[in-house]
Amino acid sequence: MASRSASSTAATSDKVGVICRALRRAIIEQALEPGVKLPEDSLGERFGVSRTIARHALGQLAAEGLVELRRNRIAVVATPSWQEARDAFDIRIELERLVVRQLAGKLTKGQVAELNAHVDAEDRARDGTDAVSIRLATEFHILLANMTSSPILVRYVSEVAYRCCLTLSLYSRPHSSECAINEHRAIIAALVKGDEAKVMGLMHSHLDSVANRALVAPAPRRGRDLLEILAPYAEEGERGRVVKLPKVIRTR
Amino acid sequence: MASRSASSTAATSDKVGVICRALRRAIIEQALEPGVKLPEDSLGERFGVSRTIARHALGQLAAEGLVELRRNRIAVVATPSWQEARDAFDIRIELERLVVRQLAGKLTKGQVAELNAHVDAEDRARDGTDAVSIRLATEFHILLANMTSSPILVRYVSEVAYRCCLTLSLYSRPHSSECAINEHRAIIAALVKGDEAKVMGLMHSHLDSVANRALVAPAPRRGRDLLEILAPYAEEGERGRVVKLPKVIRTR
DNA sequence: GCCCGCTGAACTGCATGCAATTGAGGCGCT
DNA sequence: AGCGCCTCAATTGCATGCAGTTCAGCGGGC
Repeated sequence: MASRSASSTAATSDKVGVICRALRRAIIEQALEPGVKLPEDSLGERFGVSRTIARHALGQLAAEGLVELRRNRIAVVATPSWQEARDAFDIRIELERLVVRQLAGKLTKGQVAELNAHVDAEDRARDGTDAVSIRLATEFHILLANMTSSPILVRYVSEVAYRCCLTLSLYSRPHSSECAINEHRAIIAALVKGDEAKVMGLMHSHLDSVANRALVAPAPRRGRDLLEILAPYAEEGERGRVVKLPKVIRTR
Repeated sequence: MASRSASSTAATSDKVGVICRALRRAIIEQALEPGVKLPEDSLGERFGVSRTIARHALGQLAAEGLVELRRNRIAVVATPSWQEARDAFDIRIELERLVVRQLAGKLTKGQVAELNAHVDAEDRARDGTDAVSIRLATEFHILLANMTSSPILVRYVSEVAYRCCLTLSLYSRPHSSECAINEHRAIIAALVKGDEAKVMGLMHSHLDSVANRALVAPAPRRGRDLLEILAPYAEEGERGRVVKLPKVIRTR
């Protein structure tokens, strides 16, 4: 797999990265729900690349825990167990405490503005779908991690945050994540003030309450058509020839 | 990349996993030093597989941060910067505190025996090469992580520990890691006693001192022949046909 | 003698082809 | 009708081939 530079799947114009990002986003927005099948050729066709590339992308996502790969079987969107979800949140708490510890009192004006703008966007998205709210909330944390400019930390926080996000789509009841916005604002304020202990505590309880609100009970899911689902995710750089979508495959 | 089940590169008999494990071990034992080139075909030939598979393995290792992949360029063993090394240790400290917190007072007799046996092995390896000592020390921490039976935690701890290990080969002076053995024993003792706070503190200072002992100054490295270096790492399951080693390629 | 541009071998990026595996539907048996 | 076997289409595992990129080494100009 391949060809994303060391840290996250970043370098534009490598096709593996494009597919990874598209699928990642589709997964965390719950367009692709846990258990949905991801056949290599359908993916390849959808993105206008060969199976080889689709395969690389799936491998990458499997390494991140978003996709499950079993030998000789069709890849599926991962279905983390309740325990794994809990573990992921525990790890996330520690990592994000590290993030805010490094950031406390060190944010530039521009960074603060960026964070505020993001939270404003979260606010505006309240009217929209649940999935978008969840994605934005997750991205707030990733934005924060990015400001540490520690590539390793960024990668781990992103990964575990995406995993948690996936989890939410499995176990949380609808509309349970809205109140988090105020907590985000409080974290920004504490970061600006520079009180390390305070902000670490805030982050800890924020994530803890998200986890507790979320991890309640599983719910069954309906199947949908893969190619159709992916439609809004295929652009990303406008590679022009995102080809036909030929046969329609009922997945799952 | 592919075909290792969700967590670490595990399932035996998938060729990608075999290569990953071999390279990982070669890297952390410093047989493959940072900067050494890893051409896909040489790897493939060495392990008796096609470039495709070698490529998958490299991708996997790149995702773990052990290998650097630049588009259209030969992959090389990663050369983490001093700052990245420091970051990796910071993350590692938090993660391993989580490990011992979960483990304190919960180890079975069998697990304690296993840990003691491992430390004994570390002791015996004192006479051997530096590289083996470092590998064993790293594996102690991974062994510990495994006992949490949290796949996610295991994966992250392993990854970051390997990274730190790689770092040591770049920045540490020789024979700086020996005294860690006693600290390992102390950690086991505290885990058995079940004092969470104590063992978290021990682990913290242990890793902190390893980091501080280690991160001193870079040193230049000599080049060696890739195929020759890999010889001792090629077995792993005895796939019989690990083929010829035809042309000899000076790497680096 | 030194620097720069050129050329070809080495290598990667990607697609495709073939063999092996899987599992879903159909058929017969009870 | 219900149950199990068998067959075949769908799909993965892997190797190989071709095109494009990189780089090392060489030759010419200054």
